[in-house]
Amino acid sequence: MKSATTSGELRAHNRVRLLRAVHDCAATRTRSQLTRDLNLARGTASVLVAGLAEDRLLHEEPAAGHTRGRPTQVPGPHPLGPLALAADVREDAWELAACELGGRVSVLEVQPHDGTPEGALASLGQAVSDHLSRRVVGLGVALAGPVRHDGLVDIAHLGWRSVDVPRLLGLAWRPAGPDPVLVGNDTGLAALAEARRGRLRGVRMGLHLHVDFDLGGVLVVDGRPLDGASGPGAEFGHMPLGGGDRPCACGATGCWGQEVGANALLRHVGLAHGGGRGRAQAEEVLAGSPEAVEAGARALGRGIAALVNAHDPEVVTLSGHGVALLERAGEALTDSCRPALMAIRRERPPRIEAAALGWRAALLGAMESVFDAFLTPEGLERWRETGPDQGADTPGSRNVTHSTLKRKILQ
Amino acid sequence: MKSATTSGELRAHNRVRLLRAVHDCAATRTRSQLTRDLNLARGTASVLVAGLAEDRLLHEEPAAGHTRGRPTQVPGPHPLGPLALAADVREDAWELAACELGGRVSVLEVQPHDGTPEGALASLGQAVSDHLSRRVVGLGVALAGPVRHDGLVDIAHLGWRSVDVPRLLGLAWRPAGPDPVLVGNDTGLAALAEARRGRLRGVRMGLHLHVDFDLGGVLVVDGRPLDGASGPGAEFGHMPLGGGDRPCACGATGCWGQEVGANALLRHVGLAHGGGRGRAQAEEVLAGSPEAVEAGARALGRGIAALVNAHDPEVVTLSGHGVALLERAGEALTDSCRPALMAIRRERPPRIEAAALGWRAALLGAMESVFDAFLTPEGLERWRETGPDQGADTPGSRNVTHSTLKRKILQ
DNA sequence: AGGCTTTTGTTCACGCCTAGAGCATAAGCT
DNA sequence: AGCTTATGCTCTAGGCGTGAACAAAAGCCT
Repeated sequence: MKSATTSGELRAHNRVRLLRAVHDCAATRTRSQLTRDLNLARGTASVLVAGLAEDRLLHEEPAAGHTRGRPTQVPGPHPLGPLALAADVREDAWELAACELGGRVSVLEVQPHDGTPEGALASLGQAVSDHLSRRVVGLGVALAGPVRHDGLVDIAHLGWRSVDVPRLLGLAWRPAGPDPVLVGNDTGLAALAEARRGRLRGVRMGLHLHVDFDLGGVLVVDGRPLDGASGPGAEFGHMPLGGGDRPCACGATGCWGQEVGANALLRHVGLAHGGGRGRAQAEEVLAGSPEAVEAGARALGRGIAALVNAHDPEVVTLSGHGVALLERAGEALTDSCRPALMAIRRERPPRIEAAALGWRAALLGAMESVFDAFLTPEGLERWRETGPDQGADTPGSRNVTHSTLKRKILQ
Repeated sequence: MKSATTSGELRAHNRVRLLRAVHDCAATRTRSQLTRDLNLARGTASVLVAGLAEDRLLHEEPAAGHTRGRPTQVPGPHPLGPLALAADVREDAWELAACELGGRVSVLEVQPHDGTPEGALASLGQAVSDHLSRRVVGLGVALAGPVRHDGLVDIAHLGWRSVDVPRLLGLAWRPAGPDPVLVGNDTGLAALAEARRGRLRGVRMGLHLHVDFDLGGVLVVDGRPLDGASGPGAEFGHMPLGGGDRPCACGATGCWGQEVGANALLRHVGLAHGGGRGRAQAEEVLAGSPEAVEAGARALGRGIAALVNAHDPEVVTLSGHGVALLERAGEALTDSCRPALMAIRRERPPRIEAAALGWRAALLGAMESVFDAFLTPEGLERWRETGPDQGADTPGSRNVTHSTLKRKILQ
């Protein structure tokens, strides 16, 4: 979080803090609790809440079940407040949802697609257009592949090469400010959601592993998944930690993900694998082939040990098929993990747990990424300018900040 | 950096920003440049500098070589300003230095030791005591092993087990505030120094690898080496990335560091290794045995590829013997690195470079860690209280903040 | 039912902070 | 010597959070 240096930025900063607190607690805390949480004076909180309510960002409702004293209110999302659109594009279908401040999600549409970039993204783009309104402050898209900062995506096992996601979505949507379409890797976004509303909440250093066809993994540091230089990381699956030496579609050999995901399960029982097909069969293997499951769990454990040695996380969370591996072969997992740990890590090894949010995590993470961009002094300022009323859409008035406005008037 | 939320904290915050800027530029920038860098009004800068000068934190000297206009001054360390002590404890000797704001280092003492915790730390503690004064705001100690947050250190190959460094130093030094003795891993501290004054300056995601007897490695994110949950990380050397399967003193097997450091070089030519002995011989091997060097470089390259796949750093910096490996077998290094990269990483692979600060980096990092703790609102407030004058050492007056003082007066 | 207690919201005077304008200063340049 | 340029200093204006006093709205007690 960037910090204020002038008294003017102070106010903006505290507006963000308050809104962030409301969002992070899912609009469950009362105004007086928030005032204490943020170490504000009651008067300051009054002014802040009033201002945010006037800007259609917050709306207070009476709090239920108080015991004594003057009743307090619970600030929550404004009925005309900002909305984040979030999409999860999986190998065979996509899902689109709208989320308000506080994180309440309403699913808008779910549609299967043919696995091609055009097939998947054109229909999604259309659905997004249908739901655009002045209230929408951004779109977050979760994808099962590495995403570069410029929005280009590669999904090796689907044959996506340098796919320009924002372009293929074909949105004619140009609000003020930076690009409102945020594309992210599903594992990284799932980790973000876990960090905000799941098992990694409050964890300073965590490791999140998502097992699907492939294996994705990422460090979560201070509540944020670690990005690489050119884009979100989440590529632990492509380190040689599984003990194998198979060539991987990524171009390297011996990738950990080759030994752990659904593709590995299918391969282990001699079924066809790759290309994002076979989800149902993979689940049969999970349920019916203990050997394949154990092999996957052991490879998972070995790799976890290596990552724990290097990064010393407090918690390791598993999502996707990782949950099943942990439940059905947890002992094999820990048995292969332990001996590969450094002695000093063995004394207090990290907990290995199922993630809290399940398969919905990537979608929630996409939502969080939109609000992360919005809940900043700049984001709130844009919101203020964009819609003082329903119809004040004077072109050219958008990129004018309050201070420039004042300067103009004074001249 | 924590951010201000009240107008009072604003001033403290800006004092820190200004001091930090002076420190980070090594006291080379003029006041007017700093004013622009930090986006301050000239008047604000005036007040800040005057205040800091009065608190014996800054001292202005005329700037050399200006062209036109009123001459400006260069704020630098105050002659009676804070000092950071920094020590680098290596396998066979330690070095103690004093550093002023801006980073100027003067070496105070260098002494060989016998490699035992007591032998190394008692003599160092004595030397530190000899140089303590009211100006000293902290001691940073760099050590060649994993350090837990509680100060306990293990150095497997020297036989150090849960060594309580602060206790063995035996300092009777209790200034106000949190523990003034900061113990850190040498690789992590070297990475910190590179991030502040070396090749990792301004890099958002970097990877620093330090090759000594063992191999240490750590990610540098936004100018800070990544810590683990229980202490500084820097343990990439204990991931199974080198391709071997030897048992390691750490308790695991196949550790990367087994294939890369001085110990690996010695082993490769059939010499005794381990225990922190054989530095001279290792350098002979480096100079005279291209085969051993190439083997080390190849193992280094393989591991770098795995880490680049996972973390996508902008730069990889090498220090210690890593520099020699790069210079003498750079081709072997990159040849073994490239094929192990994911295809998408091959397009724009990170630069692999020698670190800028050489063997001095750990000591500089220890210094930076002390100033990181000092250059905070709390650190500066303590400094203000500790020495309004040379002799105002009233016991009990230490933990009284200005606001409590004021409150007391008003009652 | 009426008064008391408890907790919270509101208002306002106050102190602190930075911005910015105007003026003073100290050089280089013509 | 006078002009230009860049910087430092001083002072006023405006914004912000604090904290105390007061008002409000409930539950609790007699």
